Formats: sequence, structure tokens, C-alpha cells
Amino acid sequence: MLYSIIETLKKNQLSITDSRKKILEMFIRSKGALAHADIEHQSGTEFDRVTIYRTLQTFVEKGIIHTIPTADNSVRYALCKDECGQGQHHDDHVHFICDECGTTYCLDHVTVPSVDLPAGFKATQTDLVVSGKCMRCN
Amino acid sequence: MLYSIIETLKKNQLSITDSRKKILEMFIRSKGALAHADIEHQSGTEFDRVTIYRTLQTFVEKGIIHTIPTADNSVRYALCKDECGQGQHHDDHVHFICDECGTTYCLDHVTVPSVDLPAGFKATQTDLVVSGKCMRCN
DNA sequence: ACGTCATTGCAACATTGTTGCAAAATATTT
DNA sequence: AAATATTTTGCAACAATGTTGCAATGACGT
Ligand SMILES: [Mn+2]
Ligand SMILES: [Mn+2]
Ligand SMILES: [Zn+2]
Ligand SMILES: [Zn+2]
Repeated sequence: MLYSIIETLKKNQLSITDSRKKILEMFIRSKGALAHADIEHQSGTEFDRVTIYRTLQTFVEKGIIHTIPTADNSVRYALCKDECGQGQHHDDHVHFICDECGTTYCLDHVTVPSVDLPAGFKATQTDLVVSGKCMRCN
Repeated sequence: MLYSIIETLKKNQLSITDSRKKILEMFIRSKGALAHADIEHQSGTEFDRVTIYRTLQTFVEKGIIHTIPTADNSVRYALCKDECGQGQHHDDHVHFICDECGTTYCLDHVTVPSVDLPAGFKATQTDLVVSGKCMRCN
């Protein structure tokens, strides 16, 4: 495993706590994105619901994970690439949600194309979400 | 106004009720997309919350309105073009959300570009949402 | 080992969304 | 136009999701 949990937390000036270690580990192990409910189920009664909310929030702020917009408007999170940092996300990749198994993929190698907006509109962020059948469900 | 409320409801085999007329009218008058909460506020105590949920659901099913995925995962709705019908949405346009005023625009003339997915992935729907500053806030 | 500061768990609350069912409104038939 | 059949609505009750304040706990530097 090339990803060091402790290193990542230290790098972001976060104190090393059980919840942060465990939750970050879940993301590393997970093939797809995770929702708050996934983490709650996987961790049982180990952590309070509120702690999970706050941990996710902290990770997003620090650029450790990013949120993924979905068509059904449920919030999901996935690990960021190394280039992301405090308040500086660079996740300009396409996301794919499988209608069959529900898995959410970060397609890191598919970049979001730029779009021509009407005059007067200025873009700061572009999200592209594709849904359909994933390679395992096809 | 070229859009007939009664016509639209009849065309979709929906009975003409106060809530449906009023809610559809709100969409026609609105420049941007509407959230459930917007409708609830604008209509005061006229309709029950549940009625609004059910009306929106019905409109989506009939292809009268469509949902818009947002980065902050709040559900918004906007009128569909004429080509949409029962279970047949054709809203392949880009959506824009202004970070300043919060307005959500349907950019009907900006079509979503097709993306090349990795082998094994099959797309059925593609959503592209841009956020930034709109023409009024620039 | 100690003091300081950050994090956690708990309780309480707010918002959002869903379901069953009786009452009311709409559509259809006579 | 009235009676009947069908749909829609409002209410209540509930579930899921998310937020905040605060005291207790845990992590960290010295
Ligand atoms: Mn991603
Ligand atoms: Mn639209
Ligand atoms: Zn799948
Ligand atoms: Zn604006």
C-alpha cells in the first residue's frame, strides 16, 4: 500500500485519532465512493453519527476527499489525488455511477471537457457525472 | 405566454387541480430552477408539504419538469422542453448554478459533450453542471 | 507526567422526504 | 344536473439526514 494514513493526517496538521484513521482506511480500501451511511454501517456503533459527519467535513476541507454530485442527490465521497490540498481541489475528472450496483467510480483518467458558456457566464467549477452500467455489471 | 397550463396538464392525462395549476405556473414564471423549499415558501400555507412533493414527483414522471443535479446536493427542478414526455426525458443541456445569487439556469443551447469512457462502461445519462458567476452577478 | 488545546459523544433540534388512510375534490356516467 | 366512480389532498406518524452547544475525553508539545 502506497498510501500512508498517518502521513496523510500529519501532512494536513490533523491529530491522529481512531475515527480519522478508521474512516480514512475505509476510503483507501474501498473500490468506489462512500456515502455517510456506508461508513456508519461499516463501523457499527464504534463512532457517533456526528463524529462521522465532522470527520468527513474536515477531510473535504483539507483536500483529502472530495464530494461527488449525483443525479439522485445523495452525497458521496472519494479520495482525492495528491495534488489536492487545503481548500484547493483539482478533481477535474469524470464520475460514473452504476445504475445496477450503485457503485460510484472516479474516472481519474477521463478529464472533464471545457464548455462554451453564453456571454456573461463565468465558470469556476465543472462537474460531469455519467450514469449507466459499469464494467462489472455489463 | 405560449405555455398553456391547462393544455399541458390535459396532454399528460392529469386532472386539473389547484396545486398542479399553481405549481406549474410558478415554474413558468420563474427565471431559474425551483427547489421544493422555494415552492413551499411562495405558496405559503396554501398546500401541504406532502402535496408539493407528490406534485413534483408526478411532473417529473410525466416529463413536464426535470431534476438538476447540484454540487451541494440540493434537489432543484426546471421545466422540460416540449420533446420530453412520459418517462422520456431529453434534457441533454448544461446547467449553470451561480455561486453568488444561487440561481440555477438551464443552458438550453449548450449541449453536453459526449465523453469517452473506459472499456466496459456504458453510459445511459450524462449530467454536466457548471458553477460560477452568472451574467447578472458579473 | 502535566497542562493545553482539539476532538468526541450525547442530547436536542431542524430539515427533508416517505407512507397509510380518511376526507375532499375532480372526472365520468346516468 | 345529480349521482357515482376515481383521483387527489391533508393530516398524522414516521424515517432519514444533517446541525449545534456543551461537557467529557483524548491527543500533543513541553
Ligand atoms: Mn472523484
Ligand atoms: Mn434543465
Ligand atoms: Zn455496477
Ligand atoms: Zn447570479
